[in-house]
Amino acid sequence: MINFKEREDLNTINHSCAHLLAQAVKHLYPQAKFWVGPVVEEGFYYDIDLGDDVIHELDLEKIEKEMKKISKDGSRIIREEITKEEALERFKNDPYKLDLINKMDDTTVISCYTQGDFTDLCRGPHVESVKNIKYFKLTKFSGAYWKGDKNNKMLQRIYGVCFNTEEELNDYLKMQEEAKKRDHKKLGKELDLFMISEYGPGFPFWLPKGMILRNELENFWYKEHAKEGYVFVKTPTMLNRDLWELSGHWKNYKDNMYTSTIDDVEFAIKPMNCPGGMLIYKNSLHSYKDLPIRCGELGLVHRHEASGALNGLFRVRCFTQDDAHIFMREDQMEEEIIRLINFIDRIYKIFKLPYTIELSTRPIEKYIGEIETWNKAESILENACKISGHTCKINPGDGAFYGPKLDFHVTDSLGREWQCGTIQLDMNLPERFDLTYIDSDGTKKRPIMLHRVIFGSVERFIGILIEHFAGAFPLWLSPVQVCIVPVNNDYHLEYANKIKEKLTNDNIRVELDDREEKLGYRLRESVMKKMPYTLIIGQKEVDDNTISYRKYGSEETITLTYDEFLNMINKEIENKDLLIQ
RNA sequence: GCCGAUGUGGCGCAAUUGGUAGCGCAAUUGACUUGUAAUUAAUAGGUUGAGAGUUCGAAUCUCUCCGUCGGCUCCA
Repeated sequence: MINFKEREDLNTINHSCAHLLAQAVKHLYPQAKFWVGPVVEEGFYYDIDLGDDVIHELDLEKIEKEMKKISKDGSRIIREEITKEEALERFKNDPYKLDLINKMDDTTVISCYTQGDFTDLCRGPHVESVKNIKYFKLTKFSGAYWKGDKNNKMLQRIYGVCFNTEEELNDYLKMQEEAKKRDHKKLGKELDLFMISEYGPGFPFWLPKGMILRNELENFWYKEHAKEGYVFVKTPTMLNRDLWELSGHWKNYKDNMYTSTIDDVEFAIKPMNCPGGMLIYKNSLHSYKDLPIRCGELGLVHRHEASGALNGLFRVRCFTQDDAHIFMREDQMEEEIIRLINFIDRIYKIFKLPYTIELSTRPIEKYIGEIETWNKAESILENACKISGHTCKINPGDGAFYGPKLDFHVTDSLGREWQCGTIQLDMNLPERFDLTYIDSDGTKKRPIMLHRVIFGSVERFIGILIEHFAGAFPLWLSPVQVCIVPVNNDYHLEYANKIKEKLTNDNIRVELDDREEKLGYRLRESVMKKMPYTLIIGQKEVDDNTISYRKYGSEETITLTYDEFLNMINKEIENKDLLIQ
């Protein structure tokens, strides 16, 4: 996916397109007042106050038409620089622009851009003329709170994209189509992976096929973590309110927690695994020699998310974090974080998911701990990135109140970015829970603790994988690995059954399609269900004691002996070879 | 939670200005016995998300609630 913010040429033209949008809206809705119209990662938007009017779907077409008309008329875009005083005078009837102007300091030179009958306060730069803005599309619209605050008035936000060439616009639109085809909600239904019932909004059900995929993914997770020296635990789903008071969740996170009363005592369902993890650490004494302790948990958490935020597997109310808490001595920190980054790198590579890392640093106001500790922690995180060969983008002030973090953004096969992994340093919980270890000099010390996930949420990660692979999973993950289609049930079913039995005994997930349908029909069905391998068993195979297969995505039929075929697919499973469509 | 859209048999869709629900796939039963992307016939299946209202008459109009989708906010 094209990042409009990072491409200067697109950045400018999209910004200009936002102005063009505003001008068109002003023509059609003279009462319109404008807030801001920035370029975002995917195009641009403009937030508009239409008074009592709201935008509807058909309005977008109308606005687009007006934009095209203005563009054709082709007026120049003229920059003008004025003082704050002049700006205040010029925009005196526009409360939104006044709000912006008042925030600027008195000496700033304020620039305005005028195109035809429309002037907007703007830093620029812009393209020379509205004539240059030709290849654009308004994509979506919605309400958006003024300044993002739900206590403020809701403005109308219109989104769009703009390109320099028709090809780029068409490519973009094609990509959108492709994304629609890969929608995990659609594929999840077609491939019988999961469902969501109206009786449990945001609480997904896993169907037998989806469960296989999920189990494979989780087994893989356990195996890889064991190799990295992790131990595994499971903490309870429901715990006493006192614990959540101690962890601080009752105070800060109660609105998102499901609670219940048992025998007159309040309990809460865990929205995070950490407090339970803390209790496990405290369950025994720890020597400095035991550290680092890497304690993993595939923990099912529940969070009461806003109803409007739910979205398939991407945003749910219960999900499994592939969590782990690492407790270590200060001198182990850098090595441990480098090790972790390399580990995450190895995992993402297996899924062919390239990624970028971002470092979020100390918030300006709300934070705990010493600035010195923060600075040190931040530099260790940044350094660890460098040493492991990555550059990291820095998001100043974006860290949690309890510590800085590294976020991992993976890029899927359509170029879309997803935040999955995160490494968070926690300076809060070890204090609150009074975690200690006995150091070499016999004194109690406070361990350094970090939380980390790689998938983020198993549910969401599967959603991403479904779209990444367009439902055609790599063999090791595929719910069904081989589909057997006998040519004629009367003559070839026995042999087909024998092959099925052999494959099953060799731990291959196999299905036999013995329905009384034409070969072509069943073959088509097998392709529609994205079966990695389809075996065609007819007289030739029975006579020669062979199998013939077609691989998903290929139209070639290849004949092998059973052992050759088994060897081949076992190798593919072992290597986790990926075929990305 | 807020703004907008939307909700029709398992799935995908259709029903001119309100006139009393159709189609394809799937399912079931039968015929066909098939070598590389849909053989064929018949049958069954819905009171149109839920509730209320307007009307002689509501899938269609109004209201309330619920779900879903696109955003806002938030975040894994």
